[in-house]
Amino acid sequence: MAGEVRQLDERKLAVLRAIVQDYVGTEEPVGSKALVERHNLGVSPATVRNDMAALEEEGYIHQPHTSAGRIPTDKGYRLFVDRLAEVKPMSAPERRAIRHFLDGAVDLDDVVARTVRLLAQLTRQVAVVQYPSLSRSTVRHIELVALAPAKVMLVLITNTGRVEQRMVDCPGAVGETLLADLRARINARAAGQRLPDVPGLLEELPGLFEQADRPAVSTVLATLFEALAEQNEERIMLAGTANLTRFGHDFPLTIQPVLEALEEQVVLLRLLGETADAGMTVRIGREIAYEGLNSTSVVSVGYGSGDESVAKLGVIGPTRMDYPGTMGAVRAVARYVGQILAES
Amino acid sequence: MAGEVRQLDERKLAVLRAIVQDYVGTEEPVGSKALVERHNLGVSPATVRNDMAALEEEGYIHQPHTSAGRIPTDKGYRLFVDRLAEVKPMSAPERRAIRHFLDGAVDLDDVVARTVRLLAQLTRQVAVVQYPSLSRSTVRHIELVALAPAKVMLVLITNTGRVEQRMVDCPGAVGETLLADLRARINARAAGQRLPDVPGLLEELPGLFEQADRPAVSTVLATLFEALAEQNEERIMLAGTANLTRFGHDFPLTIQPVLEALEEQVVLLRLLGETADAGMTVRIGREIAYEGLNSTSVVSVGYGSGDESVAKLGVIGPTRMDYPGTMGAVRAVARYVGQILAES
DNA sequence: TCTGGCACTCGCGTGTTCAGAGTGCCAGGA
DNA sequence: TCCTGGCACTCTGAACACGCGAGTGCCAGA
Repeated sequence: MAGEVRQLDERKLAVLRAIVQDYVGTEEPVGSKALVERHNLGVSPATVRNDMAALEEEGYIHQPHTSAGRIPTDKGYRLFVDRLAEVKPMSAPERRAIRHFLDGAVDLDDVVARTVRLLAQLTRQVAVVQYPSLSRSTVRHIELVALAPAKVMLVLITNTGRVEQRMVDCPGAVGETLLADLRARINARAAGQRLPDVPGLLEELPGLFEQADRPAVSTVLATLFEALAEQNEERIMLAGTANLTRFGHDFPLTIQPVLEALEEQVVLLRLLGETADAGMTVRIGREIAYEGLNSTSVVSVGYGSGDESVAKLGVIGPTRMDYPGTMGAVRAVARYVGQILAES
Repeated sequence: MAGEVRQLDERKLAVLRAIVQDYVGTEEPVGSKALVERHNLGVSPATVRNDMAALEEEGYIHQPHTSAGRIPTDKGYRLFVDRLAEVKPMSAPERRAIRHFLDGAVDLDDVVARTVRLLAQLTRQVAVVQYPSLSRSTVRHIELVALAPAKVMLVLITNTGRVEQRMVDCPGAVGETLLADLRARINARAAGQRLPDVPGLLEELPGLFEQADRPAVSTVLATLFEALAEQNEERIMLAGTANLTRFGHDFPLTIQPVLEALEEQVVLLRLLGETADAGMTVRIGREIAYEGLNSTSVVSVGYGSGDESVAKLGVIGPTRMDYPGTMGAVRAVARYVGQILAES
């Protein structure tokens, strides 16, 4: 890879950068003449043409038809993102607006809802936010409520503010004192622990109860473990689908598979799941495993309350997107959501 | 209105019905010749042409340009829905499939999620389902959990399976016994009652506690009332936006305002809110108050566990939709969701 | 009141032309 | 060795003309 890049001198890279910038702005293939006019490259169109030919040779750009301008390829965008672009930081007023908008949230649902709308609005693209995942959070409290003699409701509250509830049908009636005892013992052991660790800590619990109560205790615990383990319950929230209409001119063809992908929570979860744990991840065009999104790019990043990321968020847009700006918005929003979560 | 209709004899109505049916099928303006070929109207094209001229005069159909076929107007669809079409019942296998698909749901979220996807798939349009509203439900149980000395979590469980939780910051510490007492008293009065009635029933409660405890009790109750009253918290779920791509050929223009409308929960809630309490509601084109949806039709109906409707669901599609089929699907799904909710 | 016939209109698809943008290549100059 | 201006070539897209076919409205006759 270094070898390939070495073949491109500074000016060729500048030309590529200029092509990406112009194309992102105009949505039209960019020619050599227009390039030297808009950017002061200090050379003539003919020279630029030679550079373009080299860039095309290497697969960084390509022309739709002979005698049309050039368009960056996925590989070209990749080089641009990796070596030619810098994340564009948000301006102070923008940061203030983000902060202010997110501060108004009243609960976790609201935080996520506001975040996703904000991100969609800032980037003018489709935004995706994953709810803080259960597996990374810790138990704040576990509550048991008797709804009927043999029916117990289990409520699991995490440090991220997430609440899960489950109905438990017990084999036989469960007394109020037993329930209180069980509740106390569970919380004593589980509170503050990470969710995946909890089952291990509660293993010996049934043995501490009287023989007659053990089936009920086991049933409750089984349901709790199920709730703890349920990775599938991962939820995400979407916003900005209307921005898809700005995608391109060849409409239905491009937009339909994208809309379909967006409806598949599984696809989106996997997409976000592939985000690197640290730092921002940018996937471009065919780098994305899911076929329906092959003409899009995804910018995603983890966010969390504190150091550790508990979930991911990101933006989906056309490969021809403003990468520096989008990355700046994604990073800023992720940071502020993290702060909000840490505070609450 | 009866006067207008009287001017149209049986055959003209049959022609209108045929036009609607053909246009819905082909998406192309339908001419007199094609009409007599596909439907055995028993008359010649020339006669049909005269009828069409009359129908156009009355505003039920219209031609995009001279020498093109006719297209139904909103008024034409209205007449079709009101007097010419019958709800097409689902077939037995379809009903079985609906039943089976919905039966797999594990909690309320899942019921709603499955319902909305099912509806989108059946109608191949955009489906909207409102969560069972708080205002029509009754209290199943109210739970209070001490998370910290002065921090209480309030959990409200309704008969529709919906769970709302709120954090309460009390002025001063709240003892476990006080909490248990309060919990018992609240539930004794509120359980089984309709949500809007609950505040009235709990009004005198603070007076029953000792002077020192009253601030805490009042704070908890205030939060509870807030949760009960929170109509804004009405949630809805969407599916099938990808089906919008089948809307028409004049793409971005049509689809963008619709996508925008679909992102506005407020708009959708108002849309569903306007559904009549009993029976199905069909709104066509410009009959819809919201401008962005003026080129769509909405078929909606209430559903509920038992006799009373607790929420609404519906389908949004092009005015050129298969009304009988859509209405059949909407009705069937609403019925089965109601059954599922009643069972759980 | 319905029908067949006829002249008319108009949109759409096809074919052609033309201008403009952009390229590749080459020879000359720093 | 690298850059530059010039030139011939290619190709797209817009504009225009044209003919076909679908569909209409109207009228006279059954």
